[in-house]
Amino acid sequence: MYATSTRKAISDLLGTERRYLTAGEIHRLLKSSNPKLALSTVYRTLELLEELGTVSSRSGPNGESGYVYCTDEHHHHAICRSCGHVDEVDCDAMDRFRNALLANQAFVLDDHSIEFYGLCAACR
Amino acid sequence: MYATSTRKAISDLLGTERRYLTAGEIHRLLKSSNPKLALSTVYRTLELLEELGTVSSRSGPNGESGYVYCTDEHHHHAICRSCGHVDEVDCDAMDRFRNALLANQAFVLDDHSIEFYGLCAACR
DNA sequence: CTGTATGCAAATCATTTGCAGCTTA
DNA sequence: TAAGCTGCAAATGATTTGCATACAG
Repeated sequence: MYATSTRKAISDLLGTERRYLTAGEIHRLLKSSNPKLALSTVYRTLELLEELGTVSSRSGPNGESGYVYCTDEHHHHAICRSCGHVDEVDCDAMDRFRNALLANQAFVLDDHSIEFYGLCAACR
Repeated sequence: MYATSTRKAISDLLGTERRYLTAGEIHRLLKSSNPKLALSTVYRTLELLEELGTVSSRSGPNGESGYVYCTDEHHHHAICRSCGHVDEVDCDAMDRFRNALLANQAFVLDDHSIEFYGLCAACR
């Protein structure tokens, strides 16, 4: 695994932006500094970063996937509707929810994924 | 808007299955009874049902979208990891969660989407 | 009849892959 | 140098669209 300048650039961009970017957006944003950058390299790098646990992805409604910088631990994302900023949210509150769900409808909860939409502190 | 037999068949299938199906799966499942059914018709019908509020969709990790029968009200889905059965879950517990989130990190929550993975009563 | 829905085939669009040349350690 | 990247171009696979025909009301 080589720490090439291309990989650094993609990794740095995601670390700075902290919001969901598509492969195409990343490609566009980096083209000025690296005109030869291939879209396929962006995809391959994103796949790698996801395996390394520094990026998580979600597939959007328009058929495009979004990629965001994140930690490797289990957490949820709180996404600002205005600027797209992604906060990580821990899941202390889920235990109570899990118990209620089991009591109410006998559904054993062993995993969950959540996305919140709203306004972050900066955009309020 | 015509209530054609094709539309009834797709609608009935989703109402019976109550789990996420892809357009391709629906097409395959209905081909025996309607050999001429076109995949494009399945897509067009799913789009229509989604507008009518009787179907909701989510885009999966493999680039395929899944479609499931559901009500028009705001709710969450609890998906059985074993059989794929989709239960609807109300969101009473979200208010507490919303307040905790605001207190902890000044994030104003005004929408959310959740998916739970686990085992439903039948599969336990 | 008249407007709508459907099948078929071709077009799109995101993502993936093969391969030869280039780069990193 | 040797293994691992990258760019380029072509392949893939899901979804969409144009259009002529078939069907519902």
